[in-house]
Amino acid sequence: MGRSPCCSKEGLNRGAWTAQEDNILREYIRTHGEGKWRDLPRKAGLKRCGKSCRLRWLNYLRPDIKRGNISAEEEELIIRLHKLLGNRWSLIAGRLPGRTDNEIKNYWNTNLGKKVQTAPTRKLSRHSDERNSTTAQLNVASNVTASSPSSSKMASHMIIRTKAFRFSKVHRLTPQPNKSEHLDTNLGEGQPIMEYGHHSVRDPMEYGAYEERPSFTCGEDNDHASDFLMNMNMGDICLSDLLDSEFSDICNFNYCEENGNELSRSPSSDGPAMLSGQVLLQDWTSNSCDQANVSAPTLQSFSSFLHSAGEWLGE
DNA sequence: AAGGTTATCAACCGCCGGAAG
DNA sequence: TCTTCCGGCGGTTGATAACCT
Repeated sequence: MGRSPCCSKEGLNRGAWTAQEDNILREYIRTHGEGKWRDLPRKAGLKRCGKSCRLRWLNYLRPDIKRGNISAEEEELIIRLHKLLGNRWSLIAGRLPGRTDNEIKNYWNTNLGKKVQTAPTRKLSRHSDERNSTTAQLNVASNVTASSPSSSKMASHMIIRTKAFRFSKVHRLTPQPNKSEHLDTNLGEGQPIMEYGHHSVRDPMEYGAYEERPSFTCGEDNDHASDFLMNMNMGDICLSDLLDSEFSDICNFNYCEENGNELSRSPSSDGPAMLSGQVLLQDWTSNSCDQANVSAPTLQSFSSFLHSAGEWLGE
């Protein structure tokens, strides 16, 4: 048998929280800490479901929460992140210090989604002067399934999903002796193979298939390459498409230094060009984003990355 | 001023992966 | 090994505020 149920919903309060309930919850968490949501209502004397308590705490009572007044910078980040990640509100929120997924989701639904749809060629920043209407195709990504045979821009053959995938497992790979070996040789036996872009991969709908592709080199250190994209959760935009695209033609940025170590080589060197972007993606996605420790420079570099990522998308 | 419409957002719902038992 | 539950997520709803006619 499993555990006992979290709570019976009978006799529980529903709807808006009162100030008194907020105080009780806040005080309880202050003394006992977060977690154990199932037992929390009973122990704290709240007539609420544990799930409701968790939601209330995470979205409104946490001390580091910022509310309202989303800045233009934050707005731009949200737009760019949404373009890359789709409706992965928790991931997006994780990159906006003090913001919650619920707030960002609401903000998107009430403001940005409309803006983006009604202004398909809207310039997102001072960097976006040369963006073209491809942006519009991506901006409505979350509810459309699109696949175009056109290939000059990667955005044109991106798979856009209606339903988000979750992908939380970390796959570590043993570095392959031959870096340039064709991907087929790394696929598991019995896996369906399909041509996808210029690589053969397992069903591209399985992000895991992509995660396990060990073909990316990383200067002297293949371990970094094999770790890429942990927890990426790329959903609405199929990352495998993103990375299978003509990235090397579009992207021309370097992200070589972190903690004094070279993590990647520039696209012009003899290794695969997409690595630098992947390492960076890994960096900011697998990082658990300690909200309190996100500095302005972090946001800046992240914003800068998003700009580059936007360029991949053919903006 | 009154009634209708639209916008906002807090809270709920249902699903999923992983852990507990 | 199987069943059940927890924690977390994204989607949706509903109350109410703001705006319009």
